[in-house]
Order: sequence, then structure tokens, then C-alpha cells
Amino acid sequence: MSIQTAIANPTTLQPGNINWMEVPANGQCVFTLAPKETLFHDGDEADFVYEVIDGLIASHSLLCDGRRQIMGFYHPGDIIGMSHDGNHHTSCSAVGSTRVRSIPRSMLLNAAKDRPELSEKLLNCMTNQLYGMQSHFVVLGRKCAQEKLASFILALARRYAAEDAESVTFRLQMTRMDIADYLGMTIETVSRTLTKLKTSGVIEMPDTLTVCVPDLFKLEDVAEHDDEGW
Amino acid sequence: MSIQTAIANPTTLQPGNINWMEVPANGQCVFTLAPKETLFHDGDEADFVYEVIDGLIASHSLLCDGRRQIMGFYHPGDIIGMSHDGNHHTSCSAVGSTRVRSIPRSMLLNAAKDRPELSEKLLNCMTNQLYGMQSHFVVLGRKCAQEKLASFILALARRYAAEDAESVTFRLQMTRMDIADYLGMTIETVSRTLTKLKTSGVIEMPDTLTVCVPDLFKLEDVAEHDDEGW
DNA sequence: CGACGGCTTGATGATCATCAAATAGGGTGG
DNA sequence: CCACCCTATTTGATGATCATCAAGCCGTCG
Repeated sequence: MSIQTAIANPTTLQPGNINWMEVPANGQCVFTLAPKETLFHDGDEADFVYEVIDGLIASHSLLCDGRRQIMGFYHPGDIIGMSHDGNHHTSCSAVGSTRVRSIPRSMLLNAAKDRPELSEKLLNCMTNQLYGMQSHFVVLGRKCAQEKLASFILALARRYAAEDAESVTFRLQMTRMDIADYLGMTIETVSRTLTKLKTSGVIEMPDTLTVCVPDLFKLEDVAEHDDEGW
Repeated sequence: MSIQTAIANPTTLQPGNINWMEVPANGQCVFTLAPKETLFHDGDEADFVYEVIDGLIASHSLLCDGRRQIMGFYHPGDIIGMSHDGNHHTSCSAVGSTRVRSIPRSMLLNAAKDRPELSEKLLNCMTNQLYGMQSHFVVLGRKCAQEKLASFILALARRYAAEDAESVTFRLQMTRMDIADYLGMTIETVSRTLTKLKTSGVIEMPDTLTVCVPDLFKLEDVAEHDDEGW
């Protein structure tokens, strides 16, 4: 389900999944971003709203001295670029090669006016994203390196794992630098901590991008408590 | 402007300011929370949405070992408790004595259905809050103790200062513990860092709760020690 | 007054950042 | 197909920042 089908069929619209099939075709557009290519910059006019089709988008913020913080990753189905004041307040760029669909903000808002269900769904998208950010605050503010990495991998694992699965294997789409900037660490600490997680058997990594979680519960324990006791 | 007047007069509704005057009176309720009293817990059913009338509310999250992270502070006019799935995903409690207005979630959603403007404003509230959280990520993930506190005080100062003012004096409503839990630090480091800011003349504190910022630009420099990218 | 909670200050140590260098993997051109 | 290069990643050594443990201070309240 995407924005398209949802506008066409409001009852099926899910958070992070809006379908804009009924929106005039000339307004929408699907295109592909190369890795690291920017979707929009902080401060740009927010004329468009985007839906990730496949790939991965990172929203981030830069300090002048080069420090970077990634606020969040947007996966397929996620909505990017809603604005309350007509301007973006963050930059967004592709992690790997990424396809997105764009729709003029005005068109989406107009459609929402005629469709209470659509605007309710948009609101759900927002509150959904908002809640997704909550746990990230705890990770950034209160967790140590090992808990940060475990939490990060756990979140990805849950996204990729089948319902009720106990183990899962997947490929990272982002670099160590991206992970570091997301978790508020350095690449060196990310690397060292991954090594520690491998050594303790919580994860396996056949190559630098493939992560295998043999026991999701064990990973949960590390993500929540600092291990040592386990 | 509050939720009340906004429902009555949609065109005047501003983000963080919703007026529900037209909502049946039996649905809404104004009450006072004592300091540290809880508005709702993580996991509670989100039957009500709240507007802060005066005082201050903190939304926070707890790890099982007692570590706490405050996600954000809600000031008068702010809306709390919108949920996408009918449950709260964070706890909220009063910092000092705080008055809030509650409205049944169902009633607000129904009113929104008949009022495209209202639901657009609600959406604005959400995106507004979402963007407010962005800078907090940078603070938590990428700033050192001094920058964290300077950023924190600067945000409060801007809220209290008159337009174009160069200096401002205000009272903190929260304890050192609250500040520490908001900024991802310990109370000791908060205290030490405040002392450092006082010593360097960036702020003055006649007593533990009164903050005087003689030069907002100087405070900006410390907070953004090269920061505020683009 | 004495006790309590919140705050400050001091001493010490752990964690993580920084600087530096080696290794691995991917892509290019011969 | 291999040599080479470039970048990403890993590993090592060292140090700064901040957490922790501990004690003392201040204002409030019973």
C-alpha cells in the first residue's frame, strides 16, 4: 500500500503508507537518487512531500565544524517532508540508491481537505514518526556504546525478521559512518563495539554488511541492560 | 488562543493552540497536576488529548535500571497525547504545578472530520513538535556538556525573551535532575557546567533557579560553537 | 533546631574520542 | 587475470570528557 492507493481507497491507508493515485498524474513523479544524493536541504521550500519506494533515506543535520547527526532513516513506505511552515528544517539524502515518489504539498493538502480519512491518516503518519523518535532519544541520551549498537541492530532486525522469528539475517544499507552519525558515536567506536558483539556471540557478520542475529532475545537483553550479567 | 477558540473559529487556530469551545462541554475538563504528578504512563490508553494551560509538562521514558530520558518539555499552548494506535508510548508528568485541559480523543477526531482546517492545524501541531525534536537530537548526539547547557538555556531564553531583545532573565521551572535527564548528563556535570558558564560570564544566576542572560549572542556562540549548519 | 532534599564541589576512574597505522574489499586499467 | 589504488573498516595507543563516588553546603519545613 502506498499513498496512491490510499487516496483512492482511504480505508486502506496505513501510517507510512499513503497512496495518491487520484491525485492528478501531472503532479506526481517517481525518480531515483544516487547514493549520497540529496533530496532536499535544511531551509529549502517544502513544496513537495515524498514517499520512499525502495532504498533508504537519511534525514540529518550538520554543524559547521563538520559534526553530523542523523535524525532517522526512512524506509520504503515512509513519508518525508511534511512541514508546518512551508520550509524544511532538516536535510534528507539517499543512503544507497533510492527511489522516491514526490507529490506537490499543495495537492496533498487539498486532497486531504476533501478526505477527512486521508488527513487522519497523515496525522497518524506523523504521530507514528514522532513515537519512533522517542526511543532514539533514550538511545542517544542514556545508553552506552554496546547498548546503542544492540538497539540499532535490534530495530533493523525486527523490521527484516518474519513475525515471531527468533533469528534473522540481513544486509546493512548504511556505512559505519552513517551508523556512527545516527548513534552519536565515532566510526572507530562503532567498529570496536561491533567486534565486541561478534566476539560475545550476540551477532555474526560474514562480511562487513551482512548481519546475522542468531537469537533476537539475547540481542534484546544487550540492548536493554548493559550486558556483563549475561 | 487555545483549542477552544480554534474549534470555534478555525482560522485563528495556531500550531500548539487548539480551541475546543464547540466541543460539548461535558467532554472537556480542566484540572491541576501537582509537581511530579503523572498525566499518563507509557502504555496507557490514549483516550484523551491534553493542552497545557500553565506550568510545564515533561514527557519521559524510563529504562528498567532507573535511567531516565526526558524527550521534551511541553509549555502552555502545547498539545500532548495524540496517538496513532490508541495508546501512549511515553509517560508525561508535571514539572511544577501545572494546569491542563483534557478532551476525549474521539471528540477531537470527530470535530476534525467536520473541520478540514482543524485537522490541518492538528497536523501542523505534530510537524511542529517533530521539528522541535530535531535540534534535540543534535544536542544529545553531538554536543559537549557546555554546548548542551548553552543550547538548553538559549532555547528557554528565546521563549521568554521579547522580540529582538538582547538580554533576558527568567526562572527555571525544572530541577537539575530534570535538566540532566533532558540533556543526557548527570546532575553533577550539569552543576559544574553551569558554574563554568557563570564564571565565563555567559550567564548569571542570582539564585539556583533564576537565569540571567546578559548577551544572547554570546550564549549563541557557546551553544553553537561553530554550529548551525545548513 | 535538626533533618531532609536539592545543589555544589572534589577526587578518581571508565568510557569513548582522537590520532595513527594496518588491513580488507571493490573497482580500474594494463 | 592481476596489479594497483582508493576508500571503508579494523585495530592499537593515548588522552579528554564526563560518570561515579563521596562529602559538604544551603534553604526549607516539620
